[in-house]
Amino acid sequence: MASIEVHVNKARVFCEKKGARFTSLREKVYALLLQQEGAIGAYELLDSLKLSEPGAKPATVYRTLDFLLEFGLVHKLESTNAFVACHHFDCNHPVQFLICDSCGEVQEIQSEGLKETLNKQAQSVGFNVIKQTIEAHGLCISCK
Amino acid sequence: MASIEVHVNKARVFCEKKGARFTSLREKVYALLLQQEGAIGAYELLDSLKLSEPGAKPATVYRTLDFLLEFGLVHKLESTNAFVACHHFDCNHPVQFLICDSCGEVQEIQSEGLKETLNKQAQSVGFNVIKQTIEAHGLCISCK
DNA sequence: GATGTGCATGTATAGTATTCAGCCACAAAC
DNA sequence: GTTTGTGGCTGAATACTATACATGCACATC
Repeated sequence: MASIEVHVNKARVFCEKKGARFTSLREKVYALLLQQEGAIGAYELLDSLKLSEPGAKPATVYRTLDFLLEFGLVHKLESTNAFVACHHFDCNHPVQFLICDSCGEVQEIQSEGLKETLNKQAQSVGFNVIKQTIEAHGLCISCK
Repeated sequence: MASIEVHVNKARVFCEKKGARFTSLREKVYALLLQQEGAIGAYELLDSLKLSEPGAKPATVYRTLDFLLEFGLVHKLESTNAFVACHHFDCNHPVQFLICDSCGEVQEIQSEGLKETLNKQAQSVGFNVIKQTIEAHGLCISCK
């Protein structure tokens, strides 16, 4: 597994290529998320961030997360209100999550088939999909 | 479309068959959800409930919703933190939602195929799915 | 140097959800 | 017919999640 630094550098290049600034705050938050096993809530993230940024407030974290979400560097798990770093933001992939309710591990999968199936179902009733949320809860291979 | 009363009665019979009490509070909350176009947040629901139950508190609503969720009479939309009545709780169906970001309409679909596709994807990495959350945001047929 | 834009700060507040202690009604057990 | 257990309800407090809005700062451009 590649080190955190490698991903952070990749993210910086990615942002700069898009004309966005990968500020120190954004870098720190992204690095914290990469360090994390599984997903982490915004306020837990805030607590970690405060170690290096004592003045950080909820708005600080949410603004930073908004940026990271917009550029696909981070995903939000809607079913747990938690955030998880994305390791391959540069391929424009569909995203689905497998969330282990026992150990908290979050596995990201990219199934075009799943995306297509949902799109087709939606189209069959005239619905035009813009964004999908697909999350499965259950037990990962090491917990079951 | 069948009247609300019909659904409420069906729900009562369903609960009693399972040995659960369909109390007046539960009935009222379920009826309020049935009346609703689309989904509704817990606190908005609380405001409606207060018209007939002035003493209702957040805990009142959440306890009642927990009951309704457990018996499948109601679903929670994780991506909007809102709740929506289920009209066919007695068939043990998979559930997916199409949520119109323009008019707020929520359409429930039951695609075995979608469920199976996700299960297969999960199994291929050794993950055992217990509960799925599948929600699509976009534009419904009348809004696009 | 003036100005515009994007980023950050600070404070407050809104919105969502749970905890915990105690009360009441009903039914089964004695 | 009292006791006891269970499920449901109330009440108050609090925790957790997220946004709004006003202001300030830094840098690039003109």
